[in-house]
Order: sequence, then structure tokens, then C-alpha cells
Amino acid sequence: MVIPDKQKILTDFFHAAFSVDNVVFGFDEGDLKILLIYRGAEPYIGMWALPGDLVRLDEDLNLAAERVLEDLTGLKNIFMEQIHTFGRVDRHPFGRVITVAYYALIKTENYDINAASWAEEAKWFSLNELPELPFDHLEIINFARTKFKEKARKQPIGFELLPKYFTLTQIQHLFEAILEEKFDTRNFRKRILSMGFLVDVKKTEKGKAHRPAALFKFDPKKYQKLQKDGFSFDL
Amino acid sequence: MVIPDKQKILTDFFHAAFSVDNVVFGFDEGDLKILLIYRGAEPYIGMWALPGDLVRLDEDLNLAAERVLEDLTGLKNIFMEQIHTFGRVDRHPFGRVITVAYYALIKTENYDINAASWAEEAKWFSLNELPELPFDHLEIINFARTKFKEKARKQPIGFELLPKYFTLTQIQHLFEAILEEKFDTRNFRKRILSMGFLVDVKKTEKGKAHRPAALFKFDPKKYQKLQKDGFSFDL
DNA sequence: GCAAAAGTGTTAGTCATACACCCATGT
DNA sequence: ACATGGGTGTATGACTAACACTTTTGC
Repeated sequence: MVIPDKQKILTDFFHAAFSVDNVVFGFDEGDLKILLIYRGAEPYIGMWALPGDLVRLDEDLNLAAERVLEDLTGLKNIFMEQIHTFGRVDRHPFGRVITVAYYALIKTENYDINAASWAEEAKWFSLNELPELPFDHLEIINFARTKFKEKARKQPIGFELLPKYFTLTQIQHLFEAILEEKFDTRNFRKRILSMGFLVDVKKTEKGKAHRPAALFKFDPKKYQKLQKDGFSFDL
Repeated sequence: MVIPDKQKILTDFFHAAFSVDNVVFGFDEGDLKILLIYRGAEPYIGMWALPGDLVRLDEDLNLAAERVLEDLTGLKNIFMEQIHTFGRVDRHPFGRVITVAYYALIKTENYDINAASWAEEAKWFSLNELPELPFDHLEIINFARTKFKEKARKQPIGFELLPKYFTLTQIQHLFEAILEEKFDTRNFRKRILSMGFLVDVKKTEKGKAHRPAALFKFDPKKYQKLQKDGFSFDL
């Protein structure tokens, strides 16, 4: 095997760039949504696309993804997970750019679409009403959808999409949307309550023209304790 | 928001490189092993490390991972899956290099350690007897271990590590090694046979000083049919 | 004939599923 | 008083877990 020297390596290889792209999920009107931005710069100016950016040479990869998300939403400490890296040779017109994709879960109630650097150019889209997308963004979204679904089934990350207090019906509809599956109400309630990490906050919804629903919250401490004792979430 | 022009983007960002690294699992002597190579080039010359390489600017990312694996083993069509991308700023001494990690499963019987470009410098290591490793390779191996374990529980990829024909005891020991969990022999056999994708090839092992075991093979066609009918593997 | 691993069934308990009616509120 | 979604219990079948002895071969 030929052993190349450092100088040759630098000339031959160090001319690529890499980016991060975020698939931001929200839950609204009983439906899963994702956040797209209207591109104001080349390439693909004028198209709706995933929020993303090139990573600076001195910037940590995961922190770059967090930066993009914070610029977009004004929110910190958002649930976020790396999905996959996409590396087709011709995926970017400017040169060789591979992109590392992440998905993030945000509570739509907390998200002020105007408090962000990218303000007016952000919009929620239902997954079945996506516009035409640039790059390989559609493929990325499909990957994100699958990964989120798998993860949501075995870890209680779905609650990241709900407000602090929520009703059992909201949880059920949320999981039905994520998992694309219907549940029997009685069985679902028994199951989720018997897991032991939901706390009845002894309040009720108000102003609805029907019996008011009890409000619950997710208790992360209880969940961690359960986990330590061998429990594992599974829907 | 400032809109940078193309020229500025090229100067500011296109000076990174990226690599692929493979965590190659094998199963031998009832134990999970991984393949490391002895580095013959800088940086970290003289250390045992994951087989990997820089990706050429005109080379597809996944194909680069396959190239590395084929150079190493002489084998094609190996099960392989992307794990995660590691992007700490200072992870490579030559400059900004992010690495995309993969894991691969090979049948040790097929692997001729001499038929490869990297011949004498490759060696199997047990997971609990790893040498000191360069870069973030230990972190990568731990990621690979976790991901493989999770995947092996819900898809029958474990069979990629076994010879074409194998005994039920071999499967059991394999899954005990992968999942780090003991199984009851009678229950395990019932379970795995009732899944319906194993075929008794009507041969027996020979030359052992005890009752010879029946040999089975994994039937991918049967598995696919079962999948289509809604079956899902789960151990 | 002995050592060594292969092979085999039953039972009890737990868990998942299916299913229909009354309740509390707003208008 | 009616419309709307919230809230609740039981019975049956399916699956899981626990457990010990006999068989076949090589030496």
C-alpha cells in the first residue's frame, strides 16, 4: 500500500464542506407538522427548504445544529437527535457538501414564529402537503419520519411535542399521529397511566362545550426512576 | 440576515475533509469480535485503529465505506449500516475532518485475513480486550455496539455473522453474545423455530464427541414473505 | 460405560384485546 | 334538553416463563 504524505492529503482531500439540516416536528390541530423556511439565498433561492446551514471550520457539528435551531426558533434546550448523513457526490451545486441531518421536537405553543432571525420566512407544513423541495430534502424528511416513529415507540419523547399540561385524549391523538395507528381509548389510558410517569395535576380544561378533561404532566424524575428499575417504555 | 455570495462561501467553508470508519463485527469462539488494523501511516502511526479512510471529493459516501471494507476483507455484498457522524472540531490533527461511522457484519469463515490489501496488519479483538485507540474510535465502537444490539433485537441481521449452515445452539450463543442476556434453551428454540424462517437442511454436524446437532439455514425469502404478512422479528 | 452437548412438553400466570354505556359541561 | 367529547370495567384468549430428564455420539 502506498503511504501518502501529509501535504498530498491536504491538497487532495481538504476541499469539501459540510452542513447540518434540521427536520423540526411540531404537533398542532391533531396533526404532525414540520417547519420549512423560504430560501433567501442561492442555491435554490425562492424554494421552501429544511432549515440548515454550512458548518464553520471551527464549529462543533452538534453545536452547529443547535445554532441553526436556536436562530430559527429562539428556543434553547430543545430535544434533538442526529438521524443520518447524506453524501451523494452531486447533491450540492457549489461543490462537495455532505449534510448531517437532525430532527428536533418542539412545543408549538412555545414557538413564537416572529422571535427568530428568520422570522417571516418560516412556516409549518403538514407532512402530506409538502411543497417541492431542493437538494435531497425530501429523502431527509422521510428518514426523519421513520427514525422518529421508531424512537417514539420505545422512548417517551413524544411528550416533547405537547404543552406542559395535557389531557389523555391529547396524548392519544399525538401517538396516533406519530405511529399512524389507532388505539382503543380504554386500553390506551390504562396502559399509559399504568406506566407510572404521568401525574394528575388536579386541574381541568375549561371553556369546552363538553365535560372538562383532567390535566396531566410528564414527570421525568419518575420516568428515570422507573428506567433504573428495569422498566422500558413501549407502545 | 446577511446573504453571503458564492465566492465568500467557497473561501470560508470548503476546506474540510471527511472520512468513513468501519466497525466490523465477527463472531468466533462464542464471542463478538471486531476487526482493527495496525496503522502504517500518520497520524497515529503504529496504533491499532478502526479501518477507515478519507473520502475522495468525487466519491459517494456509502461507496467509500464499501471500498474500505472490500479492500480490507476482499468481500463484497456485506451487510453494512451507517451509525452516526462524529464532528468534534479537534478530532483530527491534520485539520477539520468529520467522520461518518458504519458497522458491518461478516462471516468469519469467509474472511481470509490474507486476501486483502491490508493483509498482515488486520487482527480480531474481543470487545473487552481492546487496545488503546486513536481519534474518537473508542466512542465510535461503543456507539456501534449499542446500535447493533438494538437493531439485532428487532431484525434478524444476526444471521449475517453465522456460517451458511448452523445449529440452534450456535444461534442461541450468538444472540446471547449480541444481547448480553441468557436464554432458556427450550423456550429459545420454540421461539426461533416458530418464527418460521429457519429451514432444517437435514444434515448434522460431524466429529463432535457428543450427539450431533441438526443444521439449519436462514431463508430470506420466507422472512420477506412473513414480513409482508405483518410479522416482525423480536427477541 | 461415561462424558458432553442435543433435544424435547407441560403448566401456571400474566398480559393484551375486545367491547358499550354513563358523565359533566356549554349552549 | 341536547350535543359533545370525557371517562370507566370485565371477561376471554394469547403469549411468556419456569422447569428436568432422555438421547446420541466419540472416546
